[in-house]
Amino acid sequence: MASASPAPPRVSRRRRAAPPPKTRFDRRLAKILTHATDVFYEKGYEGASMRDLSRASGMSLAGMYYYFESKEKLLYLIQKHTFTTIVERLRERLKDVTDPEQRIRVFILNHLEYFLANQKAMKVLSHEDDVLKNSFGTEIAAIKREYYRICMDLLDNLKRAKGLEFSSRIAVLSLFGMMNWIYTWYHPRVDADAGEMAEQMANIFLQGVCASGKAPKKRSAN
Amino acid sequence: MASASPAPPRVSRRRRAAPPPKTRFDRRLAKILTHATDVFYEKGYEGASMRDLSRASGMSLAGMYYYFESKEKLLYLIQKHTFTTIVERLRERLKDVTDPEQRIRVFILNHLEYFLANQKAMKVLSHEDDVLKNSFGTEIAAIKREYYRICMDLLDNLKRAKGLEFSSRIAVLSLFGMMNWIYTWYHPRVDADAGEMAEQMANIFLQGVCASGKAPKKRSAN
DNA sequence: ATGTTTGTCGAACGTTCGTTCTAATGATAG
DNA sequence: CTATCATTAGAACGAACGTTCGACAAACAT
Repeated sequence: MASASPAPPRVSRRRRAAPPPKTRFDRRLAKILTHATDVFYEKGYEGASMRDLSRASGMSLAGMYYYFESKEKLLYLIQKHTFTTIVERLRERLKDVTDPEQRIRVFILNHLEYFLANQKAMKVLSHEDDVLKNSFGTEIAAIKREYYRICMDLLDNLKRAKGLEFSSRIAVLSLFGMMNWIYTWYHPRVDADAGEMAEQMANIFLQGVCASGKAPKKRSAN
Repeated sequence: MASASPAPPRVSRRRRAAPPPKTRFDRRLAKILTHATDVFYEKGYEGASMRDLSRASGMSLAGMYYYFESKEKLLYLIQKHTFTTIVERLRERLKDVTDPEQRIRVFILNHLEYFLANQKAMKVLSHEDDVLKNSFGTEIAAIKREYYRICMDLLDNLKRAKGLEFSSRIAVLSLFGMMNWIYTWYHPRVDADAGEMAEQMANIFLQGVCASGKAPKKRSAN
């Protein structure tokens, strides 16, 4: 039974502001997170031992616990940082675009660019989706829901603009499937870069939903 | 270094024919496989202990080893049976259909029907994709490649029939992504049944690839 | 110098892991 | 009734697990 709050007098993190102030502590922690991501990527969360992780960081097993309090928290930090970053960048990019179709293309491009540039972290985020429980799990789930919501709104805008009608839920989740499945097959030597990949997937998806959901005229299934 | 063949004098399986002859041994093993699938589904392969698995089967820990020689073999048996069955059923269904587009629809329907009817087994197959090593791993990988090949051929036929041009690799893997991602979000209470799901995904995918890959000549399709 | 904080480590904690040994059951056949 | 063999379980194996402890060096302020 791990206690949630009663007795953590050991570690004193002197910085808790939102923007990371680049202290020595933070820099070292970031290094550990990077190396841990590599190990989780290759062996999975359950399959990776704390000894594996410490070896990858060039630090002693006990030394790791100065930077975080449990293996679970380590996974949480990786997932939170990865997910937060991709949402941030998306918001930034969406500012410049107003056309509904283009906004979806921006969404796909942003997702795939980040996915392929940070393939290991994104696999850890996608593959170890439901291992975090309690507060850690709910926090990651909240970011996920937010990200999902953004995509859903983008798609609803397209539907309104073009007068289409189809299930947004299935469309969005199909799109996520297309994009996230990439971690199981993408090889940089064989496959095109993120830009081209995004265009091809966007073409399939956009033409797909546009053609399959013609609303007011004619009698077609929906 | 697990020995592949030298010294297994302990277990004597008196039946080794391809069609399962329903001996008591086979029936009991099948039960164990079913229960093990449930546990793997919920805790993952690494996260599930042999003690969890034995508890789920209502059998003692040691008793399990009478039916299979290792935890790895257990996962192998589950994956092999699941994958073999879905390929079998697909081959059966494809016999009746000749139209290239309809054949792809059959592929999607078969995949989703089996996926949703055997959601747990299919998650274990999809999620624990790269945990099996050595001969077990290569054998499962071979079935996977065969399945992939079938879909690829189906798509190439469509391309030839309709004079389309696009990357079959990306299209096929996008389709697999769409379909396999289902295990992360599908809820029978909320979402439609396999038939409707297959139709919607097939619409998106087929309209997508048909519209996005217009051949050298022609301007106005449909 | 001195004392405090910050960072690191070897060694060990108790627990659980996958697997095996051994012996005892239950059933079946001579 | 007894010999045989499939089937089960109790107890234990050594190894690995996540985590903690106490000691100890740098780093830094006073």
